[in-house]
Amino acid sequence: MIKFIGEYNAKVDDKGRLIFPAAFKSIMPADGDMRFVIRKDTFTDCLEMYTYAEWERQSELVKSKLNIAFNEKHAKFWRAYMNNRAVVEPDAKLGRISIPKRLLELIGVTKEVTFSGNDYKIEIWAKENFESGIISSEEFVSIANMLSDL
Amino acid sequence: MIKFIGEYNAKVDDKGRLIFPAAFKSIMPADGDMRFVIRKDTFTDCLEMYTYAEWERQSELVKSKLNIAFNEKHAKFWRAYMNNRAVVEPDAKLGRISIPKRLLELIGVTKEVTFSGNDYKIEIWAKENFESGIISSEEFVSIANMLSDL
DNA sequence: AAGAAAGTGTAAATAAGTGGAAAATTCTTC
DNA sequence: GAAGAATTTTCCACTTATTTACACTTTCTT
Repeated sequence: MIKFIGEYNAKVDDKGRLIFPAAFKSIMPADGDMRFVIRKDTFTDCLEMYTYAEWERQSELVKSKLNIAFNEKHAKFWRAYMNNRAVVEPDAKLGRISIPKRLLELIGVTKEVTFSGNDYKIEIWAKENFESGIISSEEFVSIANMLSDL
Repeated sequence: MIKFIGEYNAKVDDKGRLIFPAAFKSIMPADGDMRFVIRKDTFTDCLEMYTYAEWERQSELVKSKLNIAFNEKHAKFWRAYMNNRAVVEPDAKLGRISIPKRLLELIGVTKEVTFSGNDYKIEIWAKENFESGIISSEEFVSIANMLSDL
């Protein structure tokens, strides 16, 4: 499975597009499916970006646990799960992706974004929010200690 | 199978028609069946829109869980499930669909609607009601936790 | 049968999205 | 550090989608 590592910045062009970093593009199979699914993160002001294949894997798993037709809670959950999503694909020549304005606004993007490779997904941040979104080293250590009990 | 992802708005024209979003149209097979089945959602004030093929699959699934012949409650449910339906097809030139007034009134549409791709179906909302139909992130997380126990 | 209402089709104007060239920058390699 | 390659940015042209407007047909009502 593809794993994305590293951080890259990009500027938003006059039509709201941004260049998908070449480093990420190069680890995608050259002839394969270049579609990605993007979603607003549940907790924080960033977007999650999955390969289409990875999204299908996840969404089928979620769907298999739900009874959408008969259970009202499940139906609502599914709606929220599918909310604020978009499919994007880098264009052939330049590798630009066009993310709906609405989603960029949700994470406060104006001029620049940070793509942050996060294993099987990529996170997209407004550049100015990226650093502040990372937890402090104190908090990091405290959570690490908590985890060591497991 | 076709999967619809993303949210798009459209305005209702003077005769109650609305343009089916190009993004959804483009993922339909070019020469294939362009009929859709529309139905009032069971729980909330929105319409569900299925490809004709998906509707057949879906309704067979529901029917298989019911005992229509011998269970009165099931028979009533089935009748209600089949109620408030319509078949629509985008017109050739512009891709507009004409949804019966009755159905638009049921979901409170006046000027604008939101098409919301929901994987195997599309939901149609009165634009002003769309956001309020989405559950809070707290509720989302609580259901997610519940599901992960399964 | 005439008029009104609803539905269907066409056209043009506007808005939005897509594609490509080339300049500027960054990164590599020598 | 300089030359070349690759990537990223800016800018503009073009195509497509959406909106608005209006004409025509059919159906229903009176």
